[in-house]
Amino acid sequence: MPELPEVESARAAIEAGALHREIIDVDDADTYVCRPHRPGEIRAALVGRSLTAAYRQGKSIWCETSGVDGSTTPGPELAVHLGMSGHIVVVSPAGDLVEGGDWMASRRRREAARHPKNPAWNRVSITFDDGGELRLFDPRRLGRVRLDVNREAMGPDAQQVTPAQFRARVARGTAPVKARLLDQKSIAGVGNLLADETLWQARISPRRPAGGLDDDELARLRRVLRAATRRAIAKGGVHTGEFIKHRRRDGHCPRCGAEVARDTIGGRTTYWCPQEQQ
DNA sequence: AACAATGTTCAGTC
DNA sequence: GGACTGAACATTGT
Repeated sequence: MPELPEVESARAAIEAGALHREIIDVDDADTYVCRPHRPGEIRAALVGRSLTAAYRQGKSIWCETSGVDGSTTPGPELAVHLGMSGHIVVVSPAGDLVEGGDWMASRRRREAARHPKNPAWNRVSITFDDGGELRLFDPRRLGRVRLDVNREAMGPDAQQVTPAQFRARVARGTAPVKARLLDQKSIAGVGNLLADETLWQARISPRRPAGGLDDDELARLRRVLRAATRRAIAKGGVHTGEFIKHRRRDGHCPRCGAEVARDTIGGRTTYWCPQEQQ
């Protein structure tokens, strides 16, 4: 999926192009993406309202909605998750497309001729009164759109987490530190690539038990995580990471040249430099 | 054809 | 009950 940086660009796209326009239709017919809602339920809840703000915590996006007909009582929140392959498409009234959260943007551009966008991959569409649209475009269909999601269990955003929170939530237990970073209940927003990039930059082995990190390593990990996240947002995605660009079978560490190691950690394919990451 | 994929969640096992 | 692991989910690309 899109990880925190891609999700932030999706949120920004919604904020820039989809707020304060009346919703006149919603296609919520995909019962898997819109689960547990019944077809028409999201539509009924949103028609006549507008989106008034777009927020993000970790990889989750939610929009506040207005009252109907000038009522000051707000409507339900519209929650969007991009899943493994989703991104946001905002269609302006003139028909221009603005996209956010597209982790394969560069690759798709390169292969656009061979892989045209399949309209069937527009899993949910919201139509505004000016003719514009907000869509969840998602080939692999693991994205989700639903109303009023409870965010209690989600950890603090990886960009906002304080040193005290980081220590309390990340530096505990015997699971590998990479698994802990991927756990959205511990901190929210880190995905498989950002985790590898961060651990490489911090020179910490993904296999280290999370609870075994010392104060020094913890401070380094948090600082590097926030910097890598900020950099990825600025550069257009986690795939721009220094280590990620070399992350593949038979790849080599861009710092020391050692062959990168590969294994499954925390349930995900993990690459690291066995020479430098202890 | 078999496997991996930038994610979440559920069913098991200690 | 908590912590942790692995499989399942839907679909595409290699």
